Amino acid sequence: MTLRLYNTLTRQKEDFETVQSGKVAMYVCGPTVYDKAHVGHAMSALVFDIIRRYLEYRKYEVRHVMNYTDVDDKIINRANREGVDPIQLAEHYIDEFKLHLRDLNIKPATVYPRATQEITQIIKMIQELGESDYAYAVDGDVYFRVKNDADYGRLSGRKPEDMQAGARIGVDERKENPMDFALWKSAKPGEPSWDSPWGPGRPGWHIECSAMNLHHLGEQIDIHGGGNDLVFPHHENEIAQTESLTGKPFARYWVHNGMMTLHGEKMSKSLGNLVTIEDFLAKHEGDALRMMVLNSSYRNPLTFGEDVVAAAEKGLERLRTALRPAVSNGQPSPELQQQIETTRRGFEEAMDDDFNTAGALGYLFDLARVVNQTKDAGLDAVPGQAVLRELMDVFGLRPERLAAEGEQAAPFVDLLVEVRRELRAQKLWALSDMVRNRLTELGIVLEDTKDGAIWRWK
RNA sequence: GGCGUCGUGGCCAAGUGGCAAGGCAAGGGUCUGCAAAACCCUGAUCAGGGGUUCAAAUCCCCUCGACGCCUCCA
Repeated sequence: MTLRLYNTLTRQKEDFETVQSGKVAMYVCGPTVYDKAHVGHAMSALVFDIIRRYLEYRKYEVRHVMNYTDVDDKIINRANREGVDPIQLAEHYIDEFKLHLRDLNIKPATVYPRATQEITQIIKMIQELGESDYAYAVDGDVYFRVKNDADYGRLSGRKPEDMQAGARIGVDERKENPMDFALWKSAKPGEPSWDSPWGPGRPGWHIECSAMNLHHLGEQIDIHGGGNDLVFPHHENEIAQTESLTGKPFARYWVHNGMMTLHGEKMSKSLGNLVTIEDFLAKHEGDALRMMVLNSSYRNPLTFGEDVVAAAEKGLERLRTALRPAVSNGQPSPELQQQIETTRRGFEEAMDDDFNTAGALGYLFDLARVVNQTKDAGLDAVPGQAVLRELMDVFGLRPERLAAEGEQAAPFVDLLVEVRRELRAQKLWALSDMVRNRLTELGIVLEDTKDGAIWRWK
């Protein structure tokens, strides 16, 4: 079976072939850290975490790079408004984002480069672009000369001629061409800056990603990812810079996730319609958001809403319930064995088709049902539970709710459950129910099964 | 205006030429001391119109509607 994925560059699904056999170099654009991150940012990180996990399931060795843009206009503006140091402001939000990644069960990237830590590489790259006439300096700023890049616009499917008409923002008069974009920006007094051949300044937004790619992954990478709002101009410009310099195709596959929407519109700061990751995680566990992502296709917009979150949580609970209890005292079940094969085949076929997680998830639910049937029949459900657990892990779903504070209460709960078992044996229903009700009030769900009572945190 | 995506049962959402997955919600039933969970049963002809085809949600055209990018943005 061949893995196929949709390439924004060609607008079609293509067979996945890596530069180096068995290895994947993947670069994903991370956030600009000037404010709290919202669930849309989390969605993007989750999408590429799931892709990474599946590639690893398919035995690829993945080198995963995710950057932080830690110096730019927004960061500087915000820092000025709050009267703090821009670098420290960025540092703060990076720390916060890292905690979110952990809570969302996102596997750590191989490297987390930052613009401010790649200044040397960035300057070197701009110099080389200047030497080959792809860049020009004006008053301490350096711009990329778009007209010298013959196939500019390839990724986003637009022609420089078409775009001129649409240019609305006040054009910088010093640019040779309105399409040209900044590689290096001269610093105003008080702004963070680094010395360069063009005077003190800082890198433009696009060049940092080109430089970090070159530095950490090389001239040619396999997957370059990010939100589809980055297709133009960010990724277009990255291609222009990198390919103009190396003369080689930059990324083989450009993969873009759709936007998270709230009330029918893209979640974004400017519209004020956003839910921060912090707020989300205060009310829900990270896996709930992951379920929402899994239940849709990554290239389409994802609807956010409390009803959708609730449905995701219930579905997650269903998968987890099938995992417990694991009782292996029964006879093997041929039906389950068959379902296991169907599940694995279906799961891989779906995922091989441009990471169709929603389709693959359907097979997991099918397996869960057969596992439950097997349990009801008193047969051995463990083989099915093992596969379910394994594939949930490929999705990054935890087999049980993450331990919360106070979970060290477990031995005491066990004790109460044990006492209650005795009460039930003596048919003291009122007392027995009281124990269960009181535990429910404390956030513990207790269920009586054939094999005794099981409990879990709600 | 240019480029692009999308419109499937109450909600979320797969499927993209051959009798419409799955989850959530809802209703009925089984099991259970009760409850919960689980299991069983029940529902859509795929925005609208036209065309191609033996056959279309799936291909082509038109209409309507929603959204994204074209400016910082995951």
